Amino acid sequence: MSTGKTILIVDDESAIRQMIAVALEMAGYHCVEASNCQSAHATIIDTKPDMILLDWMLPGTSGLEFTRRLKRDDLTKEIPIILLTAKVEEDNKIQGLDSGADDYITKPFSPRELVSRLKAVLRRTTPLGIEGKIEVEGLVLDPVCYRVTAHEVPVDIAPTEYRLLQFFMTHQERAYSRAQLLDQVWGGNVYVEERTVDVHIRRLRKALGSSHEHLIQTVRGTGYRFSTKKA
Amino acid sequence: MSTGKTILIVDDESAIRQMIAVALEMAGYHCVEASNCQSAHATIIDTKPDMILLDWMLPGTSGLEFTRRLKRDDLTKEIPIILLTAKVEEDNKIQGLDSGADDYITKPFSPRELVSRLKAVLRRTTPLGIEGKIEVEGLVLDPVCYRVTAHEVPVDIAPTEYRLLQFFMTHQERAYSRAQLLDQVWGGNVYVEERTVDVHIRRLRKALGSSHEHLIQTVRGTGYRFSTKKA
DNA sequence: AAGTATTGTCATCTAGCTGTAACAAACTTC
DNA sequence: GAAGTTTGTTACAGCTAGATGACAATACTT
Repeated sequence: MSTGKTILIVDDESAIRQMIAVALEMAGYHCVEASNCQSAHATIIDTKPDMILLDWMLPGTSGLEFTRRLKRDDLTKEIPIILLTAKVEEDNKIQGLDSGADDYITKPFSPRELVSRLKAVLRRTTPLGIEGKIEVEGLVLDPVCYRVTAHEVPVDIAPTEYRLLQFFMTHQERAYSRAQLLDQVWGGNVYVEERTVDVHIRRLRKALGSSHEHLIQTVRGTGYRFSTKKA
Repeated sequence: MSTGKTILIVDDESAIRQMIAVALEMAGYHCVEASNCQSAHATIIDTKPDMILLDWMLPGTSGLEFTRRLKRDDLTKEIPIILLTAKVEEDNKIQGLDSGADDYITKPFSPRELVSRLKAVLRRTTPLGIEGKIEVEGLVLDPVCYRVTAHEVPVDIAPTEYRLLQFFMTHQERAYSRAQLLDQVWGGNVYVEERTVDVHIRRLRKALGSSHEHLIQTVRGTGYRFSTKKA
């Protein structure tokens, strides 16, 4: 089984890293390791892990300090962090959560507990559909049941078109270039032709049908826009 | 007599756990025990108890803290919690209920009182399908006699498919990923291939037959959904 | 203890989604 | 209005995700 998620383990004792890595890999996670904050930071930039397990006591920069730094940087602030701490004092727990960590686990811990905590945090931080419904002129996008309806009638829509529409509906009245759409909807590091966007715009319009296709507007020389005002 | 309900007792004194367990088992409940929050959390993920009896004073994480954490996580927030506290101060009671606990009992308490409080909380908190029948388009799931009928005709269904259907019928109109279904239906810490979900979806659809299989919908790229609206 | 039902996994098959290219149409510019 | 851009539209080949059937291992019955 594979979850497709990458977990970064930061601990100076390689034995502990190993132990954790084995447990996580059994649960289907992919692991990368680092023994100090510098290499951890490099790894984070490189591999963009979905979660960081961070030892509280590290040589050099402390885990607390490192957490703060990660939560300050836009590029890394979204990555959930679980602190691993040997200390039991309340102070540390509170400090740890204050610094922006998403959870903490007190050593010693069992592999199963680690995995279940980790799952819980991932569930909390990577919700399937975050917000509630969005509605525009009878067109409803419901991220919770992952569905689009036009005047109550379900719209048959493919995943990419769904994501495109979701992006548009959450960013209305604003023109986006093809490159921007590719970044936002397809994700940064994929190489796709810019003209591919046109095709998906076409498919989206077709799916919306005559009742709503006017919402997807062409901005000549620039890109596309979602707008309720007529072009 | 058996109620089929599982109660988790969390207390660091094994004598108290025993005492409570005996009382509850006499009343037909099944008990599991834990002496600290870590093992409690693991047990919760594993066995999905119907109720948690939680000692306020625990070594390590406090009951208050633990309650908050459980109520923050989607997977566990539905489980009712009764706090057991030796303290009589109003402050704690209020804090305890604030944190999300459903009731509290002050030590010392009599077994009778415990059981009746517990029943009361269960009655309050389980109208969500666990008790009564659920009916959708002639498809009836009756949790009491553990049976599914389609237009009065009994449906031959295996345990896993039953649980899957029960989960779907109590969580309609919402898309779930395979991982979420595994967590919710199979229970945590069970290492099963995600594809296995597909197979059970298949079996469930087959069992429901052409009259109702349309209720189980595939959400491509995401997972599955139970919905009365047509795809 | 034999027989039956259930469950998880795998290999294979299928349907549907995606990206690209190629051409048509619309718009700009000179 | 002709040439040059930009966008719309369609077709299609490759690919991915889901469906399906078979099977071995396990759990349950009788």
